[in-house]
Amino acid sequence: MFQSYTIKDIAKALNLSTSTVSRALNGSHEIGAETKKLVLEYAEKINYRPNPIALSLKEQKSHSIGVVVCEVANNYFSQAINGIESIAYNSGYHVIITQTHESAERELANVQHLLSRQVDGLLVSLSAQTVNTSIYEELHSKGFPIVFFDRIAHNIQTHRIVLDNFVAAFEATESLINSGFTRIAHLTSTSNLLISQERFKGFMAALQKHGLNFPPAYFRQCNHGGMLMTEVETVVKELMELPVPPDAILSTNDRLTTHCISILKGSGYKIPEDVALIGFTNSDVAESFDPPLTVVRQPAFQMGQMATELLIKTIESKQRVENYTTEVLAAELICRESSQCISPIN
Amino acid sequence: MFQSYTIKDIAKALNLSTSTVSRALNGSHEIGAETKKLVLEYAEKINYRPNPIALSLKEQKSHSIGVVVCEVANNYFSQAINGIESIAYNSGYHVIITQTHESAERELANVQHLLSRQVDGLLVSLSAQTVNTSIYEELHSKGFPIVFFDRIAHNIQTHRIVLDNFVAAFEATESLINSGFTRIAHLTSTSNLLISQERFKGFMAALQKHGLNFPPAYFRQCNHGGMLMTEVETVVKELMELPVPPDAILSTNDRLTTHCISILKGSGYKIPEDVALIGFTNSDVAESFDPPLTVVRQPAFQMGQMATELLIKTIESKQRVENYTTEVLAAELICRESSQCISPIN
DNA sequence: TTGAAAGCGCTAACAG
DNA sequence: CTGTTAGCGCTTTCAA
Repeated sequence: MFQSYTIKDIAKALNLSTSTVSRALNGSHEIGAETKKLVLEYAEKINYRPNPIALSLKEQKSHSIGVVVCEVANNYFSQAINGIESIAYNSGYHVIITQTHESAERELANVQHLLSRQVDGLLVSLSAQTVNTSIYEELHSKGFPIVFFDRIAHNIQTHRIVLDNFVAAFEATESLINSGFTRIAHLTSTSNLLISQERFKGFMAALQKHGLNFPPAYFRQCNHGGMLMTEVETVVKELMELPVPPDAILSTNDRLTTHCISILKGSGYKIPEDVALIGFTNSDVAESFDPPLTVVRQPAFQMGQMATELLIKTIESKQRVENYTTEVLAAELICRESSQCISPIN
Repeated sequence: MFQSYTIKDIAKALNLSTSTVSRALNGSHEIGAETKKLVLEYAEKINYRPNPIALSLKEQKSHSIGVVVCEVANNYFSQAINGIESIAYNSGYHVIITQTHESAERELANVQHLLSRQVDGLLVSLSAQTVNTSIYEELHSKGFPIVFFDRIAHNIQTHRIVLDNFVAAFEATESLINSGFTRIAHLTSTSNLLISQERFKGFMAALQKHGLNFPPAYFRQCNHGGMLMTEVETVVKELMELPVPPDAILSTNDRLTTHCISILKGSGYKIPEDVALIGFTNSDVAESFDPPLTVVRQPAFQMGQMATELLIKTIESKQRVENYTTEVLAAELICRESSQCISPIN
């Protein structure tokens, strides 16, 4: 089925040995200029393409990298994948994407699948339900290249690309405070995720700086990271039906944010009059929302690119990489009406 | 790096030949029950996994399928990819995704890349700029498995999964007409795409049925399929500055739709008072838009699944497939305020 | 029922 | 500078 030429075909046609052809093709120096030219021209003529599978078998590497994310259909991740691919393809790697759907179980299955596919490295963003990261620890300790991005494992010392979650949440919260909101609720995913913890810390720091009170009831988690609409609905409604409901909400992930606005409106709350909203999301259409949504936007594309660059560098480094970097990127706070921003950046 | 066991290890440990082990593992009949059990148990114990690369080399197939779409960060495609993966993984294939960014050139490069990666088949949705489909013709004529979905090549007889674009556009248009709109503009991508042509036909049929006039100036194309915000902006503004501007717009793809609403609002037009809008889009948040957007939504996930099922069936069929099917799926019209729907389905 | 050996496409050590 | 050969992990004749 759709056969292509092999090195053997060239050898036969040119009356050479396969090794000579191989050398010519690989620009070896121990080869006659004549022969080399001959081979190269012929290869060009028949449009020879080396068989990557044979190469993989030989080199013991697949030239592919595995990606573990919760969902492709998530603005942040689809943009990140865009960045991942842009680098990977230029470096001759291909990308195998797997989705956890926020399940730890599926995450493990995906990693195992990717390993059995002999990926040369892993780009991972943990699922919201993942608590046990021993598979990564084990792999990492064996020297297998892994780069975490966004949702990193705090206990594994490898390359990481993260948002400055603390500052992002701090600034978003402070912007709410500056707009006059004082009863700010915090809507988040599971606290398994380090990003959730950091965002919460940044949030609290802003409240503290401004001497604001934070009733425990204003802290609400969705264990499915927003994948379950009903879960978000319960949480948001309970929040708004509190004796003293919040006058603003900071929502810390994509799904949560989009569900939150839809639920609030569906329940008849006016935004920002009844309750203001700032959300972490990479949606391209937040501007078209009713009201236009103030968002914390991550440099997803760039994060994907950086993660991939680091991963490929690790894969290709001859000696084992020992000094790992943690790149911290800044989020962008885009002020719009949903939070009555004082000084609209955008 | 991260070595796993091979058949040879098992053979050595059990004092058997590799071929015996191979047979045991593959449940061959020409093998002693004792030996078989021994091998199986040992393989289980050491958690043996066959090397898929070696298998690929042997079988001359990679167990991977190539996907060609314009963008991952597009609601329709990210949902379709979701469907693709769900089937592919269950069938032991992995998925390599490539993006054309609506460029014919990149599309060709991607296809070639995928072929050099020895994918066993291709799942493709043409780029908006693709006119020359000879690469697919050639592959198809050689018996290489290809399934088109959504944006199909009209001249290539293979499996296809498409929306009933005519009916979808017809119904959307008729819904506008029923709401009292009479000057309806048609905003579309390049006419290279068959889906664009079909959608336009459906649109025209509805106008005709109701005896409405269609001035040529109401037909506007964006050659970059909505990838260029500026292009959409020019087009939309020109449309609205016509001596007799349209009172409604039907937008026929995802990007176009989301840009359109943002541009209209940015230019101060009220929707639907100044101009109504119905758009093809698979956005999950159309409901949260201002105003809530009436959309034509495609069964993206399902289309991805069906396409993948057909592709895998084609790949695995012993004899060459000759009778190709074209599956036609219905879109869902979700009525909301942007078009003042008479009978809201949703 | 089992083993030996060839071969998938390619590279690389070793000879010459 | 070029050819021979072995080997990557696995399947599959062919012999035994």
